[in-house]
Amino acid sequence: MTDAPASPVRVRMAPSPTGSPHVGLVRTALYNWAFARHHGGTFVFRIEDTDVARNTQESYDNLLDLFHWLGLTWDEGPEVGGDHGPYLQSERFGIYADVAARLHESGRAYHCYCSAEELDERNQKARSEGRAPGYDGHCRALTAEQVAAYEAEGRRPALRFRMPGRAITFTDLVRGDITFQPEHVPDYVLVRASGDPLYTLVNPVDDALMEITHVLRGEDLLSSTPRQIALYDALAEIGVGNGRTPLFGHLPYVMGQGNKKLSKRDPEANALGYRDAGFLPEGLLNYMALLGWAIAEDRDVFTLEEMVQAFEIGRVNPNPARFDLKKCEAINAAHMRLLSADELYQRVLPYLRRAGLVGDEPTPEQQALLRSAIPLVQERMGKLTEAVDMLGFLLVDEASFERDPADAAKLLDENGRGVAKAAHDALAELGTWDTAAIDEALREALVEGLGLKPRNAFGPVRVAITGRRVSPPLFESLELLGRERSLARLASAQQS
RNA sequence: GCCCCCGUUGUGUAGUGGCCUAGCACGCCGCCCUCUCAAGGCGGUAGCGCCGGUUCGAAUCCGGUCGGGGGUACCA
Repeated sequence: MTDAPASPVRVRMAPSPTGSPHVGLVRTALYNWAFARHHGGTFVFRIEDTDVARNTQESYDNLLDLFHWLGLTWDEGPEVGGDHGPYLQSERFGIYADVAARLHESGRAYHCYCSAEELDERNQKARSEGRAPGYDGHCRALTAEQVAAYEAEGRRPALRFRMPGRAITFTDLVRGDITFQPEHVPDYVLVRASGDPLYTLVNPVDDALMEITHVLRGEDLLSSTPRQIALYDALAEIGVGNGRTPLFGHLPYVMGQGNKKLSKRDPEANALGYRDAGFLPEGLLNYMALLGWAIAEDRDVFTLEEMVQAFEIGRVNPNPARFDLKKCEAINAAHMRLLSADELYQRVLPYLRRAGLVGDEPTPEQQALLRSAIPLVQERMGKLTEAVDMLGFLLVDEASFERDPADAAKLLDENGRGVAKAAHDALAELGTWDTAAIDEALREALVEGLGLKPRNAFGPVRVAITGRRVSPPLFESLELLGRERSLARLASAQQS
């Protein structure tokens, strides 16, 4: 299938502000965004907040936070406005009521007085008799008398859409032609008896009014597509929207371990959790892109710009993909290494602040230390949060310097303390305090002097100085820490 | 039950009838490098769900089957 839409592309993401944003949303948003950018189209952000009971302000704020962090910018929607607003469904109830009334008037939808119990009973019966379940058309052609009788009983009608009695075929952008027979897509409710419009009405109406040309969404919505296509026809008839039905593409699920959908309760499902865990937005996005799409057969690290350039919806793989945290971290680590030292410095700061290692504005000394230290740790970090453990020893004041208890117990035993003393004594006399001189002095004192293997010689010194068994290169660390603090730590290590 | 979707190593994918004794990446294992950990280099592990058919030739086309998922709501 070709991938060059004739008309200007307009796509959207339309999350509900309930709970915390799911990583699946990130992938869906990314594909929509990349598709729009690839075709020079418009990316619309709409908030589906019709479920008043479940919406929260916090969820809404999280949604905006998430997309700001990811850098997936939208052309129309909250904060930026646009010609097709409002972009919050909660501000569009008047529109839905109007459309519902016109659908009713036109006969494309009808009042249904069936109660939940009656529906349920008839459904069970149909099923047990081997007939297709679903609404049986009971209220399709009520007489005025029947309506009056129901009204007299005090029943309030729901508004139900009248499906056309014909097969519906559409070409899914990722799955090809799909056909549904009419007996499998029964009439369905658009507006509750209470007057609340449902997703089934609201979502297509907004897509029509916002002139969405391509709907890229999760595969869970695949089987509701025929009824939406039928609704689109009806909307066109009554003059809602521009009369053009969008093209649909159903994206594969993002699964968790095993073969289960990543549930909302699963910590790995929380999109904002990746920011807190120290992932780079470009790293997360790169990984998410890989869940169903490949830029080339022998490459999987790329920039957003490269993705925009290469993205084709027709090349999306329909298989559900398992989310693999290890691979996600590996891709993120690759992006960490791609950053300039200055960029990495900027990215790491918020995490150091959060850990209390620097204040709002690092001191000039801290800045200098970090600028020098970051190149040493860049290729050792997979996530920004790792800077806290890697660089903390340089930033804390001596009074609050602490060693990892397990590492200290293991490497600063009696032997280790002896090594620390030897290192202290050798370094105390050192003339020039730089990496090369430190390297030479320590090798001479510990490797040659004490006859230790390098790894046994430097291990205790490393824990004494950095507090941990894993750290930036030792000699450079000593140079950065400075003579005074280094000697103090080697001295204190002997007492530990 | 019925409808729809999906099925390549542990994971993500490449593959659209011969370039496939199936490529790449992550993972895992081993080796090299090495002051730790990484990074880097080298090597290894493991896959076309199954059965038929079409064809000189099938991961690729067709049929069936099995397995997984979704839907079957006055949820989205």
